Amino acid sequence: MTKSPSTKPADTATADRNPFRYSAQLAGEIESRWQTRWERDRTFAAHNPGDPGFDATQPKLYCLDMFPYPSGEGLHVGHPLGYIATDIYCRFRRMRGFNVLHPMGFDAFGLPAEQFAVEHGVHPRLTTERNIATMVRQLKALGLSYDWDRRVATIEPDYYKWTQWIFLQLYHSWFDPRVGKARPIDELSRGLESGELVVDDHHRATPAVEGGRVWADLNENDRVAVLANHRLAYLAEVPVNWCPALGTVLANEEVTNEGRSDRGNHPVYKRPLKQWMLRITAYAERLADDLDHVQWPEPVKLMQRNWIGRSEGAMIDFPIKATDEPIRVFTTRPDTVFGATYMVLAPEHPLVDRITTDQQRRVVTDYRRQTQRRSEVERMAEAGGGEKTGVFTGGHAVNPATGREIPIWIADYVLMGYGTGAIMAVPAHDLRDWVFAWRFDLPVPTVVEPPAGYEPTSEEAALAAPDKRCPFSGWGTSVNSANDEVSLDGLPSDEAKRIITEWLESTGRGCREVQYKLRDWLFSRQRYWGEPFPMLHAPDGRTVAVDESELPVVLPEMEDFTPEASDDPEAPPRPPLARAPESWRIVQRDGVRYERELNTMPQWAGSCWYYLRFIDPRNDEQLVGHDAERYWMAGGGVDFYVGGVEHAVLHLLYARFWHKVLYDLGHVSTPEPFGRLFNQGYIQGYAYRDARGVVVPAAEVVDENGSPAAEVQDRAGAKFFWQGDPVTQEYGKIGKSLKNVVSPDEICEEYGCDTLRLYEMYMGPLDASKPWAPRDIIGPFRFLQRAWRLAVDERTGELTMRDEPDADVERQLHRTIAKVTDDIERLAYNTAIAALIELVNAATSAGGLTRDQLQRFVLLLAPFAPHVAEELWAKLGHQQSLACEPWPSYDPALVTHDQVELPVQLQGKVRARVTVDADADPALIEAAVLADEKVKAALAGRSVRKVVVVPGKIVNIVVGRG
RNA sequence: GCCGGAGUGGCGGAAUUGGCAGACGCGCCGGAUUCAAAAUCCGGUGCCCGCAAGGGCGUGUGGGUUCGAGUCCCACCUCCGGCACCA
Repeated sequence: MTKSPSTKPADTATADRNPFRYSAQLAGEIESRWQTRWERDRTFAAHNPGDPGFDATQPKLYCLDMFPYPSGEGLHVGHPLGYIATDIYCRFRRMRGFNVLHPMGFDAFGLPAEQFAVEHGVHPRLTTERNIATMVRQLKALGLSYDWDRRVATIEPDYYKWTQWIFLQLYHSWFDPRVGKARPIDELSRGLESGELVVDDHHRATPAVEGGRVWADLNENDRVAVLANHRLAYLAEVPVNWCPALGTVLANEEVTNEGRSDRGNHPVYKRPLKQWMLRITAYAERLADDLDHVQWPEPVKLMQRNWIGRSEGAMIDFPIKATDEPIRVFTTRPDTVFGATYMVLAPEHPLVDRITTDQQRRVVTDYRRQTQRRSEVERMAEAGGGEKTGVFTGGHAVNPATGREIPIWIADYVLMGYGTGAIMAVPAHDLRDWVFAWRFDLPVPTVVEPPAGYEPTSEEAALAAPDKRCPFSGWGTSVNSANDEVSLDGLPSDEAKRIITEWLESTGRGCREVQYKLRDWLFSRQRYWGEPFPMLHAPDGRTVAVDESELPVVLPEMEDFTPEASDDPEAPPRPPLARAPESWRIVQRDGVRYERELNTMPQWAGSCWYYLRFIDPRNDEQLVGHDAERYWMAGGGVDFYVGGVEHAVLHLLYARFWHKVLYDLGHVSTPEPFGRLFNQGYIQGYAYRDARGVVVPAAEVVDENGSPAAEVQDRAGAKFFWQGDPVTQEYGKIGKSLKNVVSPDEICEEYGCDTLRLYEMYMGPLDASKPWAPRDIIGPFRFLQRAWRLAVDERTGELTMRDEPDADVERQLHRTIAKVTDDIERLAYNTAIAALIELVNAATSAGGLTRDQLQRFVLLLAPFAPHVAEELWAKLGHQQSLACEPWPSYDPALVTHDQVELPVQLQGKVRARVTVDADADPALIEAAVLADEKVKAALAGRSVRKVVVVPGKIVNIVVGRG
């Protein structure tokens, strides 16, 4: 790592010779001394119920950071932003008498270590463990008050044993719609055996109805298929995102909008593959509904709701001539069914073959082939009002409302993955159908009249037809919508929707339906560096689970873990574990030769439940002990969870899903894992790209004069170069991907970590993104110097204290205690620190503090700059750490002033000030104001029409004209 | 396109409930100290006019509500984030 050039003040701060002065050197000594003591004394160890030292009378706080991936770059200054924030909160709560659980660990499986291993031939375990060691050292150097005894890493067999165990629970469970909960799969078999449940044509269990098949009639294969169809973890041949360059499949969440891999930006293709899936869709409703009960940022809740994508509407069956089977469609606007003049199937829809007439067969086949070839990128590029393509199948269906025959088309604007992969097209009231209908000359009857005075939206107006007609996709009043049995004419859309749905249901033509955008979670990866699945495959194709007693299934040692990359989108994946030793791969059992599952779990697996393991990290009997879990998760889960907003829909959704399954099965006591969530902002910085658009290391970029880019102050018009070539500047989140990482190590070395802690918290509001401005770090450093000098005589190193308190300083101390206490609770650390600075400045001017005042100040400072606070606390004669010292209190009477100066406004402009008693009543204030010389002068004889007095705030005089 | 979030001095930001806009810090200017420099300390610092007293303007833009608007309402502009043919 290249060290950035030191700024001038830091050089001299380091070189300070006075041993009693708060220099970087002294800060370093103090910090390592206290870090060593905290570790030796286990100052921050949390005690579980039943442990010696556990105090049941204290309230608890479970405060959690999103654990980091141990990257080769180590920590950058963006990581500690959240960590310092939670640390301050935890230290504060300990002083307020809370039993605090504050753990840290590592999310250590994942692609970067594997890719590094492939490139450099080092086992990912070695690089990962080395990276963990570096990050632990860096975290400890920041003085974060973690209970390090509880450290976990997802790659440890003791840990992933339980990740595998949870997978087995998913495999052995199904979602019982009758109770809306996960239940053991045995209950399903029992329900089927007893006849309470029967099996339908799609191998699905339903409550006993006519025509269902009973369990006794099924052969072994069918029974296995029925159970597989309900398990929360199941194998399925599904169209997946296959990335040949990475040699693996990716989750939807890992594919960019451009249809490329999130990591590495390689092309991704859709292809069918047999993969492990998790039935997260079963929980769509609960995942959406339970967001109402968590204290999370609204934007994150909204992102999850959008991701889950609930829509209410109806399923409608359109009979077709060619087969007995109707085409089923989902629509959110059943009230527009009278306007459905054609149907569209996704090109991949299974009914296409049976509907297509001989005459149309060639064009249909051509179109389907063409669609298949076109990448997601191309399909996306045409999205949103762009050109629509499609062909007529030659087949017809009957509109169940009008009874008229309508043509069936195929088009790639209908997606197989949502709804039923088929739509009824209502061109007058759907923008996509409108574009398609005009292109292919299909009828466009109006069945909804917009409200009076309706102006088309810009989007609707942009699609105006040659005759100036516009589509209307809003809610209005139904027209031309009646048959012999039902009429919607004159009804508002919402009512029409209800009436038509009732009619559809009563006539067996359709039913009410809720659809979700959320898809089941693709859970297999063709990688080495992940958790092996505890699953075995028999030669006859059957899949069996490894017994719980045989966990963990340990990842085998291998030399070559290269994924088989290829340029051929059709090449079948061969995961690295296919090359594992046969002793691992093959399991003999009861004379059957099983092969282990060769895929591994995705990186999200380990992070789905780590917050539970922290509660009881060394338990080898259970995932987490029941009493400890009940104690720490009480009150709705983790009390305070802090991390970046980038996990809004991935980690946070997956973890909620697993938690709900564990809750249903009785392993945890709360329906949600994280009661309160907070997203810290990003630290941003400049980054640079070369002519090809490739990011270059920011630390090596220079300006025209050859000075490092980081030191350039005036950036308007500045030109930058990397290795002699011009580069362009941009501004973004600091991190590995923009190669503009700044390490906290250098800041700690130049100023001490107490300064870094203060600086990062002082930069601005915790949830805002803000620029890394190394120039500003000197400010908090100077503050600590002044604070130190306030307490310590720099000539002798002895404490300096006055005997009698200054009355004004005492009042300000009370106000500061009040403000800092309140600000910490609100996470407004920047203003809390500003108040501490003001206090130090005022106390310095007033000639110092008494011993008692100094003690209270040190306690206030402790959560923010714990090392220097501990040092001063020890100098004040205390033997014990201040970590659990009671937080100082304040006297409300001393927080307010006896007299207040009120600004006096004339027509909204401040013209004078009057000083009155704080509790003076408005009439008295008004008299005092009107008697004031300056007010009289400013009035200049004009008449006073009204005087607004806001006691304690302001006086505003409204004058008459002239 | 849709859905969120945000725009305040040279810079980071403060103003918690409609009540003195710019707390606090950086930077800059001046002074003390010093052989000199750094560090440190003291004072000043929104912009414009003025020697000053004082005056005018000022929270992205334009309107509105109010005794009073950074804060509330309407319209728009810019930037950041999420989603994107989801029927």
